[in-house]
Amino acid sequence: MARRGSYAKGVARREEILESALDVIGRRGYQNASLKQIAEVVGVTPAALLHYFGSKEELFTEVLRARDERDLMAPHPANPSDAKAAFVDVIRHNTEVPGIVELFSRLAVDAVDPEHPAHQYFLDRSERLRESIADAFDRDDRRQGVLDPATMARVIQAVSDGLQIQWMIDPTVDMPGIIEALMDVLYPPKPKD
Amino acid sequence: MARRGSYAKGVARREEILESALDVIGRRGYQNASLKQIAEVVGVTPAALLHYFGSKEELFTEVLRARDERDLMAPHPANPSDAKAAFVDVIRHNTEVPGIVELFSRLAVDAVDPEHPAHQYFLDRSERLRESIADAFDRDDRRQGVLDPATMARVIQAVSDGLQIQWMIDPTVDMPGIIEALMDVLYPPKPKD
DNA sequence: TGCGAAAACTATATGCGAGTAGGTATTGGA
DNA sequence: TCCAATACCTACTCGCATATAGTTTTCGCA
Repeated sequence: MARRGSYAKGVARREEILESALDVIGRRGYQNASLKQIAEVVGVTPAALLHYFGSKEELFTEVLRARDERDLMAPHPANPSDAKAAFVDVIRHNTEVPGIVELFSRLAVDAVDPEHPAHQYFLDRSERLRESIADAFDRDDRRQGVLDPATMARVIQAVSDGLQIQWMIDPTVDMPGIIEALMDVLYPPKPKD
Repeated sequence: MARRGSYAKGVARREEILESALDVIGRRGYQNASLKQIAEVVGVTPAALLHYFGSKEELFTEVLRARDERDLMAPHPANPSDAKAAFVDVIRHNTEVPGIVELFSRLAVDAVDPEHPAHQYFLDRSERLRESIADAFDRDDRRQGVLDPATMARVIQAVSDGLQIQWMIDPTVDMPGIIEALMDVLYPPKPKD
């Protein structure tokens, strides 16, 4: 019963592992990101990683989760009509962190298995994201979108995920440009009232 | 120089392997679809699979390729304005073959690595598909879409891929419905001339 | 018709991967 | 200062893809 928390060293190490994992994925690709590779960068044995995270899958899930939490701190789209621009900016930002994009896409398909530790994570995150999209575009007092908010959110989310895969295979794909073009159609700029 | 082709038994076996591979993925999931599992279904050793296909990755790439070829035989969208309905039908059909959808998505992210045997396959297939989409909607004499054909094709392709992932994680997602709604916006029905 | 080379395999081995079990060393609250 | 929990490491296991070296089967051709 005498449960004690992590020691100072432990929380630091844990953080270090999360960073190194992302780092290794970024430079060697997900395929080559074995526990051994990551452990080497950190300077420990693979067993150490398993000590903090129960499995490789859980480790990677945590990497994504940690990223999400940091992004939540980021400046939120205060003004409603900036939602479009803000979203395009997120996509543009993803362009600069291929490691996370690869991890995200990879884990998303792995998480198809309901037993996968990231399964619930993706369900939750997906719902939150869509709510947030729907809200942002709904709240705008000016004009309604062409689709109902729920469908709109689904489409935007799907096209984002899909474009990321396209882009990883062919980096010349202009993610932000396409997203912006689509949004301009689905949610036309303010009418010249 | 005395190059001889495959024997009759060989081509049959090859076909059998392709089918069994898809079958195993369908019932056990991609993760558990090891060479051993597939080989057992076929009634041979894993080495036999490697004899026909150089590697596991190539085998799965061939499964997809074989599927594509069969689909090419399918009734082509003769009338141009039926393109929309035809495409929605394809999506609806995918709903009934989760194995292929999973294989496709999984391989797509693996193929991010330029060394992956499916890398070129996805580049080519993607281009062909987009050309075909752009063509179909361009050829229609009636009305133009709201986006230029190239962007339009990208969006449709991306939303299809993205929706498949969403759907695999959460099977309640209505793929055909969303695709149709989006298409109605991007490419409105004929004007009432 | 039957020879022989190529195809179609099997048996076996290698090496790498995640994960387990059980230990030892270190930390830090009472 | 003590000592239990934490933070590891070593030494495994087991399944995987794949390489190698055979052995058996097929079938074009003389």
